[in-house]
Amino acid sequence: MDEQTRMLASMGGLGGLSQADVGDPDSVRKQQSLGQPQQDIGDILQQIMAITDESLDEAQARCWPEEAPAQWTPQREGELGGSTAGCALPLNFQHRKHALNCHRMKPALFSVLCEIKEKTVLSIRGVQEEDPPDPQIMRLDNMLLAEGVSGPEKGGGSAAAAAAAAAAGGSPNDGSIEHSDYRAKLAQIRQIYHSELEKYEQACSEFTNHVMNLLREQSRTRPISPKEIERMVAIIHRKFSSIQMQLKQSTCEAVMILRSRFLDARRKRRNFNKQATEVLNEYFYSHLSNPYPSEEAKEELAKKCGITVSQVSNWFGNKRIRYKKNIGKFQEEANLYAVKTAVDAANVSAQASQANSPATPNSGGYPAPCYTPDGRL
DNA sequence: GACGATGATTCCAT
DNA sequence: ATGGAATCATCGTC
Repeated sequence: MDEQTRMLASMGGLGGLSQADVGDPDSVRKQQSLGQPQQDIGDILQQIMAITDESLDEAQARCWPEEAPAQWTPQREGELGGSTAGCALPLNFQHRKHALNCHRMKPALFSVLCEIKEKTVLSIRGVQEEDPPDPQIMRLDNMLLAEGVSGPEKGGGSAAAAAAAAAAGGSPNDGSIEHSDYRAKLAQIRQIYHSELEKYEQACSEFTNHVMNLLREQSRTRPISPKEIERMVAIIHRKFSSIQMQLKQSTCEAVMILRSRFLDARRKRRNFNKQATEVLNEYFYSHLSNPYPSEEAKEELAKKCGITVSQVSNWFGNKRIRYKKNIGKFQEEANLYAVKTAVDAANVSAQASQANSPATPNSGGYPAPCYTPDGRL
């Protein structure tokens, strides 16, 4: 066994190769038994040495003298992935490369080199491969999910939902923020977040594909194992996920700002319209003996006034306390509504008797006033 | 801008 | 959970 063969054997030993790992050892035996000179191995090693003297970068620099390898476009992929026949590589280089590629020993040698490389790389940086999910990114994800920015759209999250919220007039007492503006702004943030995320994902997959193609192409001329490609892809994904985290972070900040703005603005109010106030006052003064509307009555009043049940409760709470505090001040108002209710009742009664109907004066939903001008019932 | 009116919120008692 | 009372914050009018 000559020195080069021993070298090969020792490389196999170094890499801990099994026969299967080397590819097709039978073919090696066959070559030797067929009288192929062992010089073959010597030749191929010499060629490898020669070709590695000339770095790939140099070769590529000659291939694309104007462009840095980092500059890439999806269109470029075809060129990179395809044949390099168009490149003006020196004839000598191309010839040697071709000879190497076609050599019967190439697959076996590449396996050996890949194996060695794999072991070396793994021993250097194979430890922190499987990193656990980042707790910060999980926190951001949870928050975005809770706010309805990521995940399934809440209640349509659309203009329709915003309109519905606006129609309901909001219900600040139930703890949720049902403000149409808030909904609209949140939907806007949601839309921006998703479009940016989509862009990142697209760019990530394009870049990953490009790098994979590049590595596959390069694996013809230098030992690159599939594992190495996987590792590279993982690195790219890590880089992109850090960009994603920035996006998530800024989205969270935007939601926080929006929330605080609307929570501060919760106290902002509009006076109820005249018609709503009239309806509420009518009920109040006609039920002065017991101005505590039932849940059903509150719902009906809310519907009539175009406000929420909570607002009806607030209104009655305020009215009761203010009326009690200063009955004298509300005297005039009370009289006004007593007369108004009496007139309404009379009208209803007249209409009912005209129609020969058994309807009572209370058929409008509210009883006749039981208030007397001296403020007593 | 002052001021009263008014809707909303908070705290407490029941 | 509901209502009373105090208070806050804004609106509307002058």
